[in-house]
Amino acid sequence: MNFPPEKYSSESDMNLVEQKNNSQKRKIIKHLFLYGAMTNTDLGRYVKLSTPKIISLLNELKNEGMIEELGQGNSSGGRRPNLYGNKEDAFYIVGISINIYQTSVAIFNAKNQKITGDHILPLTITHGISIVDPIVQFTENIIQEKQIAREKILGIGLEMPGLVDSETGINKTYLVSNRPVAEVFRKKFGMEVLIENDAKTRAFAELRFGAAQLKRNVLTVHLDWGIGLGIIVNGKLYKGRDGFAGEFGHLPMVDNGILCKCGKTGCLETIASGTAIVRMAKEGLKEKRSSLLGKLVDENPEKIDIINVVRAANMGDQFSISMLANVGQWLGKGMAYLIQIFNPESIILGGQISEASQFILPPIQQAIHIFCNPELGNEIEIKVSELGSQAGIQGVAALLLERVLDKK
Amino acid sequence: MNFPPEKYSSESDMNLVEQKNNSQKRKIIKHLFLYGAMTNTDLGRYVKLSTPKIISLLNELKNEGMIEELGQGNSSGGRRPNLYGNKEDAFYIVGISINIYQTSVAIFNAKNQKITGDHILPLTITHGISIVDPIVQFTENIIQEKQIAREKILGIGLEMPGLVDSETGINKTYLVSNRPVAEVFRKKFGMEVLIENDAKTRAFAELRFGAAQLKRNVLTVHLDWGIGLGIIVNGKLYKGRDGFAGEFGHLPMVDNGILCKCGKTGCLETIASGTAIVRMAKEGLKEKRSSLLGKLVDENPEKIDIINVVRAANMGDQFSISMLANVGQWLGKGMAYLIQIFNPESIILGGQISEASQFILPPIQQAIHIFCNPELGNEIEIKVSELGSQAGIQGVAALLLERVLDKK
DNA sequence: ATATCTTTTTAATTTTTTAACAAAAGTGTT
DNA sequence: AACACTTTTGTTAAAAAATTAAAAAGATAT
Repeated sequence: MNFPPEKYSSESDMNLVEQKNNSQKRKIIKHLFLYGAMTNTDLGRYVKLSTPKIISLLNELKNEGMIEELGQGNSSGGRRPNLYGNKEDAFYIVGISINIYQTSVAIFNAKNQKITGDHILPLTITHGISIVDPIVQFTENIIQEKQIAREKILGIGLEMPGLVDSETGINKTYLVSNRPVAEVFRKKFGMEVLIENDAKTRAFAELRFGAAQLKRNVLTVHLDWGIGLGIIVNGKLYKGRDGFAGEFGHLPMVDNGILCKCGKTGCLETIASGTAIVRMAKEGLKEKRSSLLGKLVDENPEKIDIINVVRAANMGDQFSISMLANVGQWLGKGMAYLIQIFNPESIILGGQISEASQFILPPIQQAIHIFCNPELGNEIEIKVSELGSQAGIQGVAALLLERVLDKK
Repeated sequence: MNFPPEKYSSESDMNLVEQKNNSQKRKIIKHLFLYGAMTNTDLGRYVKLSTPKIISLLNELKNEGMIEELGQGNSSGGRRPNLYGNKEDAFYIVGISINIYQTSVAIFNAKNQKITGDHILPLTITHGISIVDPIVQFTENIIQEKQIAREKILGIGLEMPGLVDSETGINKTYLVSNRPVAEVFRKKFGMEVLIENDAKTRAFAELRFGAAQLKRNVLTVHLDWGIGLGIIVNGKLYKGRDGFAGEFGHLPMVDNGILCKCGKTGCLETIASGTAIVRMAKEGLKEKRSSLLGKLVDENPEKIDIINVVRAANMGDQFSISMLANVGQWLGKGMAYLIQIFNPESIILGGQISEASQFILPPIQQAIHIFCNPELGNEIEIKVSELGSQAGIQGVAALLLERVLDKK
């Protein structure tokens, strides 16, 4: 049990110096996790300490089995520096992604390498708190299979849709019960559990590993069944008072619009989300407005999902393309709001729909030009995410790491 | 010239210890400026140093003439602590507020006390760069009158409306010239000049001296001729990539709406700002829809301004009250957008129109209930600013102080 | 092979903290 | 009201820690 998270956790009976040392060690481990092997000098730039001090910390960490020397780096004409990196088995993090219709689990080692294959459990989130036990069982099996010592697991990061307050561990939308869902998981797993909203974990993944890496003010829009907004301001993930910031999909966009699942009418989500596309596609199919899309789903409207529409569009289906263009226009108008409010460096578009970026980006750009002040709208960079479907799970794992390691 | 800003400025030929010392001294001065007299222990909590070290820094600052002992504070049963505070004449900051129709100047001492009366110069900002010389002259006269040594002036903070980039010192909307307007002022004054957008300086004033003091996520809405939004996230003022964040007044709210001065149509500002109120009031006056408002302006529509309308409303004028209610509804819808995006702790309403808060707050609340997710909208606190008209000038002065003192 | 450039190591110096003690002021008991 | 007790602050000296500076070691270029 005398493992880093415990050992380096802030204890009140520590003196100032010990606290500082441990905080610096945690910083080093975090840095090596996120950015890989580094030299003493690189780390010095980051933790602002003199060479002798860093070397002494690195030696302590080496003796504790946390890090190892990894040969020598390059020099531009001088002695070659030693490289230090986390030891693969120094610790592990478990990432769990609960989506509407399935749950994925992955385990990462101390080098931020995913050491598991694809583990997917089909489960419907609307079934509520009853899906907790299967998820725990599924995860425990993977941990056992990989023969990872429990005390080497830093904790479990869990991303899910809905109004998630990571401080209290409550999800107000899904998996609602009389106790905070994070606590339910914590009890069952017997270890640290962090829950976070999926749009935010993906934004965090972009910030640490993706297109937002060197930027300070970036928005990420995740398009799947709903519309998720991730906000990065001043180089940090923004969550708001309760963690509910980013309810972009429920901005009222249309007067007397369609009823949204949130109870209001005319939300952006009713006209520019995966749900909206499927609704429009079903209507179109009934009216026989597309033969290609119909074929893809065997003429069964219930089989329509975002991927079918994206595929049909990519195959040249006019009806699907026009639906995507329509979604793009509305989304672009919404983005114009965001750009004027945030003046971000870029907006990163993610989710299944982004595979149709050729159809959706032009109308977005057009709407931005129409609705945005040119000083703000002309310079904005709209990109498609390069992180794959694992972004969320990677993000929530990193988020957990930072939460554990940033304590105090 | 060996005055604090110079003396404590980060010089590359300083060693680490000296740099750290100076940075800590700057922190102390900043803290004493913002929060007044403090004890050694209070400061220790803030700069995280041991008592002997802080005492030694305080003694150095005392010898340098920056701070002084101010007798003793209270104790809950023990030796009474020494109080330390900035010396009034340690340094001065000049604050200038350029509004649409007038410019105000004030000087603050090192205790953040305003040492000048009300100095107001009627000047129209749309006259462009030609107003710079009169402003400089006006300010220099006040400095001379107060007999303040130039080298004791930390710098000049300048707030103004428009798209202001405080990094480059450029205002894209007003006072446009071939050189950054901040540089023009800097040259003429021969000292540090910071320019910032007025909505942001007011938000900063709320953060440091007003209702946002102990909060982390707050929005401020300033209502005068336009609508200004100030954004405080994670306890910091947010500015966006170019400093243009917060263009709330130009969100497109109405399809086929009135032409806005920004070139687009249907902006929030066309229906919910001082400009909009005056336009509506003029139309109403022509149609003889209000006798009270007419009397207040001697039946001359050109004399209508926000204050007249607010006064008429407070005197019971139905027409003025209904205009304010209308503005409140639109503003409330706009705020619903902001609340869903930011999930803030509170929204602080400022500007002349807030004197009519009894007429404008209820429709705002109503609109929030209609357009906002109840989880976000029900708990939001909408307050009227308690800082007076000097908030902006105080804010920009504090902003300049922090910019100078936070360097490195 | 020599000069140059970098990183690492070592030792000396400086800085900061810890901890013990002294001083000052309030609290409570007799 | 005098006295001891407690609490908090301030001072000092010893101990610990971190930095600086100098030297050594390792690598590259001329």
